[in-house]
Amino acid sequence: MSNNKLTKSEEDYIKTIFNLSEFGNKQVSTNSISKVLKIEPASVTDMVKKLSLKKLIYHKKYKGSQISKSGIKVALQIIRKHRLWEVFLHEKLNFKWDKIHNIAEELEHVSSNKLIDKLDDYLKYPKIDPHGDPIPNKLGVIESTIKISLSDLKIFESGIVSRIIKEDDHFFKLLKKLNIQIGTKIKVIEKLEFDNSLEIIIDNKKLLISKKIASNIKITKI
Amino acid sequence: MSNNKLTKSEEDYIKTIFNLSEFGNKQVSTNSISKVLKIEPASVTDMVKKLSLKKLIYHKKYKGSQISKSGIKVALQIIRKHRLWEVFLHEKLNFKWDKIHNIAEELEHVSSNKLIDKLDDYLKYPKIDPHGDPIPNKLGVIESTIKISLSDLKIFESGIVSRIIKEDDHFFKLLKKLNIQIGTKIKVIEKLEFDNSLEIIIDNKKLLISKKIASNIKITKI
DNA sequence: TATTAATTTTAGGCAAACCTAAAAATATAA
DNA sequence: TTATATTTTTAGGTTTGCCTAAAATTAATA
Ligand SMILES: [Mn+2]
Ligand SMILES: [Mn+2]
Ligand SMILES: [Mn+2]
Ligand SMILES: [Mn+2]
Repeated sequence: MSNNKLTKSEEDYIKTIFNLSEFGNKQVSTNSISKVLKIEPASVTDMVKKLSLKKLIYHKKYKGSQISKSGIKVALQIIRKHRLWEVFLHEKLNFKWDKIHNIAEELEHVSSNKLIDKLDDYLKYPKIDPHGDPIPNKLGVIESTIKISLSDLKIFESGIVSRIIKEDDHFFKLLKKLNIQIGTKIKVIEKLEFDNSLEIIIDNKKLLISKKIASNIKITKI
Repeated sequence: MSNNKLTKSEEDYIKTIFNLSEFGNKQVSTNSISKVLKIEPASVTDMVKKLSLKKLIYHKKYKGSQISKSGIKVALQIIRKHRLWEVFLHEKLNFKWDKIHNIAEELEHVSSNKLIDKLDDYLKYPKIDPHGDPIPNKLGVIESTIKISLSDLKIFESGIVSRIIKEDDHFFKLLKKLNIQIGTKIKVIEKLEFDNSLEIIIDNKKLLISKKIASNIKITKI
């Protein structure tokens, strides 16, 4: 369809619109894009018109933007690049979890497709990035797994930690102390009525975590 | 000195001016920059003025541009990034020799210094890139080795191949057939008067190469 | 429902990085 | 040394991606 290479800005917009749209289903407001990208609404309107001309989104005045089929395709490729670079930064260069996003935000715009395929190969085709987010394959296909909040897990159910919501140093340190990280297996054995704290098991050890902590951890049921 | 981050364009200009200046000594003409970057001379004049305001070069109207101390500093860091990425592309991702330059041309502009230092560490502090060009260290210091053309080597002198001048597929294939690549040790045993062909030894095997071939190979004397 | 508030768009502008055409300066050749 | 050619700069213009201020539209509230 669209043959012209996109600019860094256009790519960031498309990625943002895709992320806000919940897999292309929802209309995305000008204001919400503005907030994520920290660009004034008036400028967002400009860009949204341009992307609309390129058929990457549909935009109805005053009504919002909806990402198109080809827009989704583009977005998934950028997300693929972003997450593969994150894996590289984390696993090969030993960057900490919370330092990789901004660098990947730049690397994702390096244009060579050959590069990203070779990187994928080099990293042995990882399925998730260091934050637990799934990595689309070359064709843009995401192996879908349903994630729910740890706090929504029922008694005696188990899951694998796959996403940390709150990205902040204090919280990361707390999780480290509790031995919780992406990939950790957790089983819920009790929910306290008193304050909704959860009693869980990690590595055969019982521990108690507050509802607030639990609600900031997403898991994949097993 | 200058604290503002440079744009991709500014970085490419600085790098080009440095490369054309023979380590900062020569004045660089507007036209020569124009030719390397494939940007019209009028545009080069614009940029040269801007870089001059930022004290990265000195520019005298109609006389040419000379890179400044701080300009050299900047240039060496970009070159460091470029060459380290080339090593990564070649050694880790198995890109062929002649495919890495254009990709590195983009990667060199990713801004994180932490990233490049970690990459350097990951690659075990390489001293030369896949083309045989030296890689400046974190401080911008280049370990200098004198390179001469293979055709200038005298009889019974030896050297290590450290640079291929002509970058073209035919020539690369020819070199491969001759078992010549960066790092190959070569000894000259005869220079034919007839056409200046060289008789050389590689891996204890004698072979004959034309002057034209020899003059496209740079070596470090040993 | 009428006002007020919030959202979105239009209008006009600006900086970066390029362009073409023409003028000015310098270099080369007759 | 004058005429011609080459190089470089100036002048004016375009596109991209942003901005502010004000107008238009839609949503919320009294
Ligand atoms: Mn980005
Ligand atoms: Mn991520
Ligand atoms: Mn470059
Ligand atoms: Mn190189």
